[in-house]
Amino acid sequence: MGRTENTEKRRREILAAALHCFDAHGYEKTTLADIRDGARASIGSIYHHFQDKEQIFAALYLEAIAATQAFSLRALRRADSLEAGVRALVRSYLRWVHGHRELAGFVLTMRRAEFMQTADEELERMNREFRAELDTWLLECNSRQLPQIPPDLLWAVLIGPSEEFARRWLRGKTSTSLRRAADTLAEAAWRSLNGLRTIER
Amino acid sequence: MGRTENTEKRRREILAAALHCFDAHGYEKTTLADIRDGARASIGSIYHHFQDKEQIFAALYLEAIAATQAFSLRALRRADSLEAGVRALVRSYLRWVHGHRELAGFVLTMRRAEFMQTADEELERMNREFRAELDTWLLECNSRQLPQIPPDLLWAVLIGPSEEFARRWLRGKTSTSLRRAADTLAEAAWRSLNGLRTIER
DNA sequence: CAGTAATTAGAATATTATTCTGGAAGTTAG
DNA sequence: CTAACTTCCAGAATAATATTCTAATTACTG
Repeated sequence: MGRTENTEKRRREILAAALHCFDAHGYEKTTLADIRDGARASIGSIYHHFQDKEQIFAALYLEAIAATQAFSLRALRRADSLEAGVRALVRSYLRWVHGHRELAGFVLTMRRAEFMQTADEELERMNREFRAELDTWLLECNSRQLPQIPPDLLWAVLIGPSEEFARRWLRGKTSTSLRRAADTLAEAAWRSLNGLRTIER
Repeated sequence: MGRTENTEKRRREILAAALHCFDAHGYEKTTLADIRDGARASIGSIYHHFQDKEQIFAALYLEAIAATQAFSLRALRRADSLEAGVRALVRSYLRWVHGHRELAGFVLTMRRAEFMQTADEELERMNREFRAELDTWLLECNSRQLPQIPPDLLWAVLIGPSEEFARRWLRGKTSTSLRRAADTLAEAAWRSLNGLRTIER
């Protein structure tokens, strides 16, 4: 095994251990010793791969955001109408949450990345790009009625409820199953959009 | 001035200083020295009033949640129909965010309270109570068509988009003003609810 | 006023993140 | 193959910061 694969492997081990700890006890309460033990690494090794504890966090956070965005865009692109896209978006988001609980819980409860200079810039870039893609899709999807709504509001309306619900679901604090919730949330998302003022084209 | 007022005053000073620091730099980066300086207190004094740094956080968090919930319920009770209630809820939430940016930003970005045993129990109690009130209101409001939706989903659908938008707005990352957003968000909330299956009564 | 409990201050301690130093392991040039 | 070199790893030393402790001060109580 070459060096690059090995180093990447070690990096992943550290990230995985960190994610697990963060998810279980939160950022504050996980010590570097915890991460070291979880990854069977050493302090030196951790600091060789990451600048500091915060950078470990940032790496995970950005990775999680990238994953949801990629997932979302894929769902949209497969759809062939505005309505199908909206419904697919909500469903695929919830499916992602279901399949990646730790990462999802992590990104939903720990918004601290916003306080990190470096991560924030990268995050902003990713968001900008994502919103642009979202906009492009909207324009290209074969709907004659486009909702008259800026992208940031659009995103909030479409995904906000699912995020809020997922946050509670992940902590086992909901009575409704994710699957049943998906029906309602997809329907609600479509309705809320559908009701808004539109532009003919 | 009696002792009780004084002690309460000092407690508030510490909380205010902590809130300010947390909001500006996040929980991690604010040191107790920062809080001490901001509150013109001493370490000893802080530890006399609060068990530890986390309890300061918890106190603020619970306070913020209580405030939004009280605010929301007041808005609902003033309304005389389902539609009016839903719209008032969204608007009053955004008004609260507008008027209490630090507290709102704090509670929206720092969900770490979920990792704190003590706060979590209290939080759960508050949420349960709040959802019950929400349910009561729904039943009592003079609408013949009740949406068929469990309370946790209902809440997510109604307020999720506003929270998501507010998070970005508070960081100055939105192009839309809060005021204009309120129109759209209120409309969207109502539409999404309105579209769902209902129960006659 | 004497006595008591609450409050404050800041030094001492403990915990944990980060840095540093030395060496092992892999890589490349000759 | 080996010397020079670079990356990677380990754990001790250090630094930053939360927490505890001790003593002093302040407000109340009888």
